[in-house]
Amino acid sequence: MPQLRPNRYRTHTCGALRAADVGQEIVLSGWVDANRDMGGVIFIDLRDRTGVTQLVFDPQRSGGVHAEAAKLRGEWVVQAKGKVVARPADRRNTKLETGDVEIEVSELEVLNRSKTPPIEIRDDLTAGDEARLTYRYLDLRRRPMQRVLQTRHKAAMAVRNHLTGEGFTEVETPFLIKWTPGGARPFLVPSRLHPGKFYALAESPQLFKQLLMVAGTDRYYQIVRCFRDEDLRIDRQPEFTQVDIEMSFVEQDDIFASVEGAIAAVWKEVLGIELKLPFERVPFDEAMSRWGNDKPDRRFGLEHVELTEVVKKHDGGGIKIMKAVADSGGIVKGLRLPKQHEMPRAQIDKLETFVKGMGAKGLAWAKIGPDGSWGNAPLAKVIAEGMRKDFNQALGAEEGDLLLFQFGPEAMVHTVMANLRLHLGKKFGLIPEYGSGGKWDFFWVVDPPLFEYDEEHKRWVAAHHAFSMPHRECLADLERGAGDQSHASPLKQVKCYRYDLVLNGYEVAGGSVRIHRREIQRLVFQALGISETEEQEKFGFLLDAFEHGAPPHGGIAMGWDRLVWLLSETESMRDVFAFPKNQKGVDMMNGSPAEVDGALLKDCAVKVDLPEPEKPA
RNA sequence: GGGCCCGUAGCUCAAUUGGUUAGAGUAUCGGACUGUCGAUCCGAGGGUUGCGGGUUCGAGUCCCGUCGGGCCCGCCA
Repeated sequence: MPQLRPNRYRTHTCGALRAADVGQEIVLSGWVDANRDMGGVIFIDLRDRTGVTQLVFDPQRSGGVHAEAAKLRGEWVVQAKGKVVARPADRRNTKLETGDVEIEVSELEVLNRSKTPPIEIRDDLTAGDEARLTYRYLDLRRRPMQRVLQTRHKAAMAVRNHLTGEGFTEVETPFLIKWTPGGARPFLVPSRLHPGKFYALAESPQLFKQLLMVAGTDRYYQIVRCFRDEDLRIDRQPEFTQVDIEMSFVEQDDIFASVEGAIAAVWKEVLGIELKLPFERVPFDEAMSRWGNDKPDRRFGLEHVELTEVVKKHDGGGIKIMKAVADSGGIVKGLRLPKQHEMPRAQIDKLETFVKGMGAKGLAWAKIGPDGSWGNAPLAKVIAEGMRKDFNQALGAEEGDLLLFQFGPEAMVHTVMANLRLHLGKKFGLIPEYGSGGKWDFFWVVDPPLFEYDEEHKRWVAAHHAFSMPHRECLADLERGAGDQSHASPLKQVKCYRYDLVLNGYEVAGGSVRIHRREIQRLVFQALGISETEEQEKFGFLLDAFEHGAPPHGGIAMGWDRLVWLLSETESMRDVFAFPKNQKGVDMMNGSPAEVDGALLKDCAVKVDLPEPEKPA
């Protein structure tokens, strides 16, 4: 912390004074952290965000202020004037940075009193989320929370400095924008000047940053708030921050280099850690195959094993449901839990409840006995010996291991198996519940498919958005597939220059090289079944802009809160927001969202039409 | 929309699995103590067990509903 400019309230912060300051007349202001009245001498710990300094009131020497000190209560705001004195050698407090000294107070002023706080202000957590969010200003008074705010600031400075050094310009873009279909659900803002019309709060500056490239800004970034009206998770807030980046005349590698540099700068600045660059790259298909996840946590094993081909080879191997799944385009996957991780039957049943909550029909398992037998597992009676042996071999099963299987539609199997793996990893302490465990596993997931099949509507849709550049060698497939909406369409194998940066199982950045040429864009729209009129309606101004000399460009957005969260190793991402909302999107401190004055609604020509409450049965 | 878990003193939790007057730590208040530092010691106050209904001789405990909180699936490019 830089030196304070001394003023009437304080000459130093509460974390500043050292043995070298002994003899100085100083003034401190802060909150009463603790009051230890020994019957004669009184000690007051005075706290601010930088630390704690002990004030001493000796009845002999302090006279009148001694009586004042006895009246002080926790969290009162106090100003103390006095002399820095050295503590006796055997009375130093090595736990405090200021523990070599204390203040002999000559003047004491109560700047403000405080009610007894509903949550205790101390470093270790004593209150739950509900109380912490309701009294956020008190929770934030705790030093670990102040430290996180400072970490966040430091990290932002590192990014700003790094990107500025690489020739980036920070440009602000509108929050009140026109709604465009697709993507996340936006928050709506009614327009008073245009009754019946609405702005949408920007879900991200996506379109604007591409327009900045057309404008020739070349290297843009922005630390920007984004808004999405979707259901929340531990790592999602309705308003959150991105470090948004877009660059012209670049390829994927150039974008990676800029992001890697920015993140390395953050880790160096905040943690003093030198990350190994460049980050590893993992093809999307490999990530899905080995971990069932496009953002795998690679800090531990328990990898998935693909068994679909084995099942096909044995024509179901006596298990009818597996055969049905393999024959109808579904997949079969297995996972081996080594024998040192004991799993009694009751816990396997709990696992089954867990996976059923994610859409699984059940949980097939087998405990390996001597000679690779499957003991009394339900499947043991029906599985053909040949397939059992092949399963064992594919999974590397040894006596005492537990095999877990999942089969069905690909998306479900991947979701279930990926979450099962994480669950087991945490349960058996292979990774911590939260925090890095000392491992910072950054890597890029690259080359995902541009399209995915929508089973419900029996057609191909954009896997993320329609503007990611297909690989050059996939253009032929794109052209051939543009008119083919069948399940087997060549669109399936069209890969694109999209990429996610993953850290310890969380996506911390994602972006793509964009399509800047009209004819390729048209092909993609054709494949998606979007007509030219529709296209004009939805994306008109962007496409118009692209016809006025759009340079090759691409970009990325870093999920800033998530990154700072992982960097801080706090339990919940809410901990890195000064004022977060709870899981229902409610600000528990101020009660938003809330009803508004009817006159305000009227001004905007908005009528509230609530659905009828359901009648009790 | 769905699954799982939780709700007891200001805060964090317990209550022998349905059995007497619901306890502890901490915080708060009062008292004692002249070198503490998570001070210590003594004492006090603090509860509609979220709310409503049901089962039972008896419910914090079991059942149903409801409200609130958390984690996940769906959703979120």
